[in-house]
Amino acid sequence: MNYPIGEFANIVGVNKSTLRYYESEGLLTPHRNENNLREYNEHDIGWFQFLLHLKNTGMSMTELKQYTKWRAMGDETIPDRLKLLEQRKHFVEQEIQALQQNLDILNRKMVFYNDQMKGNKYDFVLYPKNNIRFESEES
Amino acid sequence: MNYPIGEFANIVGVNKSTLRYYESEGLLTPHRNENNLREYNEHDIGWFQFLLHLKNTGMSMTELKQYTKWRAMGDETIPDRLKLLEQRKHFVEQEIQALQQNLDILNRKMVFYNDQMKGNKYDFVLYPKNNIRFESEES
DNA sequence: GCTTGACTTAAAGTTGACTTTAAGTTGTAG
DNA sequence: CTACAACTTAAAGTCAACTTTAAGTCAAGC
Repeated sequence: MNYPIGEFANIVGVNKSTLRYYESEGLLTPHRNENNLREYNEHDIGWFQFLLHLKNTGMSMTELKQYTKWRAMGDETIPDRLKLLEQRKHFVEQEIQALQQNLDILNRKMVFYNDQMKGNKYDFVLYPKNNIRFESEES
Repeated sequence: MNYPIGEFANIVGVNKSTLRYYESEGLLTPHRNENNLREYNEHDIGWFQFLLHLKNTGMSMTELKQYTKWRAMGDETIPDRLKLLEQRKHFVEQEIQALQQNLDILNRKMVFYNDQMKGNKYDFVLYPKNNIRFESEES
């Protein structure tokens, strides 16, 4: 089954221009039909979706190109590819941890705001105004 | 305690140019001394570090500016700020989930490569070559 | 009193990852 | 046969978030 660029773009969820750009960078190599039009197949779909996963772990264009080159060179480059993947794994794990820490800060700030609003909303305050404050604004 | 720009930059871990840029965007408003030099204090440190946390959840300059404006407007904007924070929280949670899914794909690929290397490395293979394959390359 | 180094500003330049444009070709529908 | 949509290419433009540059001021050390 072959797909022209527009259909392929829909399937994988990216812009046609982006596909041409990626091809110009060597990440994709669709066949051409007798009129020089691109033809993508199931294999291209699989490969491209894997590329997108790599990209979504934060891999740069440069690393994606390197991976693609290694792939084209065959199985002897599997250790290289593995190393790059391990690196990425480590990177993503760090990133997740950092995000969660930043989320904690947001959560604390939200609790602070909620307390403050409660304090303003009711006539009977839960703790005396101008007394104990668990946090000063934005510190 | 007051800090000149270089010291402040070291404390919060960003470039002096970046601090000037942030100031030009209204995110920071340090005092000036008698020679028009910037002077940062503990309050600036707290605020800026909170800004960095927001930034590290993926907030754009535009949103940071909005938040800063609200803060300058006083407590009546707390509900607005809360809403923005909730939005961010949701966004970060989604992002973490997406990262973890991409990580899963990487892990599967790594298992695949490891199996393939085992198959090549030893004379006695663990499962017959050209027989069961759990995954075909990059699909 | 002059050099040095840290600061000041406004404006221009950089980076990565696209996106848009301009100019041309091709196959099909009316 | 001509208009039209969908493609082709190479090159220029865009965007956010800085970073660098150019030109100048200022206070301290020699």
